[in-house]
Amino acid sequence: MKVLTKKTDYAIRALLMLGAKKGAYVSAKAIASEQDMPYQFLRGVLQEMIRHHLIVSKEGVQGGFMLAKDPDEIGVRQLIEIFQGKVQVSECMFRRQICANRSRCVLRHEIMRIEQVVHHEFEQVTIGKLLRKLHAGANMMPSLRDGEKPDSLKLKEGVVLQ
Amino acid sequence: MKVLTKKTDYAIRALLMLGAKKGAYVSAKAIASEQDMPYQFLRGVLQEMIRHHLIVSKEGVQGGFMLAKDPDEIGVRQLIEIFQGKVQVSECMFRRQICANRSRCVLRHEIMRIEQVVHHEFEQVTIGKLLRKLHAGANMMPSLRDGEKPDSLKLKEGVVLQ
DNA sequence: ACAACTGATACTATATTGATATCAATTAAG
DNA sequence: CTTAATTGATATCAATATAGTATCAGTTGT
Repeated sequence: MKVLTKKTDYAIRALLMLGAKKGAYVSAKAIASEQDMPYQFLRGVLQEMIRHHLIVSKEGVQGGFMLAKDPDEIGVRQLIEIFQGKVQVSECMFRRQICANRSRCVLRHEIMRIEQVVHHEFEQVTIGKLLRKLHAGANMMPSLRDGEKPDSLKLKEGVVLQ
Repeated sequence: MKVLTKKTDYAIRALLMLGAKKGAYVSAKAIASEQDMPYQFLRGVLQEMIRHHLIVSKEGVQGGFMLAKDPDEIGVRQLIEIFQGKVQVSECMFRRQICANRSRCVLRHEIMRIEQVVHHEFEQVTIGKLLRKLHAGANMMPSLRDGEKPDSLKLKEGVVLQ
C-alpha cells in the first residue's frame, strides 16, 4: 500500500524547491536535475499543478515556475487528492444508495473513521511547514537573498546532496 | 487513493461471516453468494488467508472454511499487509541507504509520522471488534448518527456517503 | 458412484503508474 | 533578427497492479 505515488512525491519536492527560491522562476530542467527526477515526467506534474493554481509559469528563456500561493496554504492532502484522487475506502461503496449488506456497512463505518484521522493528519502537513523543517535542520537548501543574481538557477553541486 | 482493494474488502467480510458462524465450516460458495462476491476470486483470497494461517479448510462435501484464531487477533492492518503490502511512504525510499537529499528526508519524516498513526488506527480494528458491532445492531446508516462519533470526526463536505 | 467441496494454477482484461517523445509557441539575449 | 532556452499540449509506451475467469486434480459425505 503506497501512501505517496511518484507524482505526489515529485510534486511535493518540486514545491519545496520553489518555496526555497521564492520570487524567482525555476525551470523544470533545474528541478529535475537537482532533485533527480525524470524531466518530462516532472513537466507533466508541474503542468497539473498549474491547472490547480498552485504554481505559475513563465515561458521562454529564463522562464520557469514559481509558487502561486503561500506555502502554508499548500497541504499534502490537497496534493494527494490531485495526483492520487480522494482518499476513499473502496470506490464502489460511495456509489451505493444504501450499504448492500450489513457487514460491509459496519466495516465502512470503521474505515471511514480512520479515513478522517488520515485526512486530518495530512491536512496538517503543508509545504510551509516542511520548508521550515528544512531550514531548521541545516543550510542545505539556502534561499536566494534579495538582489542576489546567480548566473544559473541551479544550486551548486554538493549543496543539496549530502 | 484507495484504502482497501477488493481483495482486502472481500477478505474482511468473509472473515466476518466465518466469525458469525464459528465452529462450522462455511463454503466459498455460501460466502460468495451471500456476500455477493465473484466465486473464484474469493477462493483465491481464502487460499491466501490459509497460507497465512488465519483460517483452516476442510475438503469435500460439507467442507469449507473456518477461523483458525481468535477474531480479536485478526486485525485489519494485517489483512491490508497481506493483500496490499506493507503500508509505505514511497517504495524506493526504504531501499535507499540514506535519504538521497534533504527535502526527501524531511518529507519522509513527516509522512512516516502519519504512517504510524495509520498503523495504530488499523491495528485497533479487529474482526472481533467488527463482529461485536455487527451484533450490537445499531443502525448507523446512512446518516452515521450513532453516539460514538465525536464531533471532531464528523464528516466534512465532499465526503459523500451515498 | 457421485456430487459438493478445496488445492493449485494458468490465463485474460483493464486500470494505474511511471516514463518518454514530439512539436508548436514564447521569450531573453546576442 | 536569429537562436537557444524554455513552457504548453499531446501522444505514446512499458511495466505493474487489480479484478476476474477457467480448468483440472484430489478429497469426502451420502
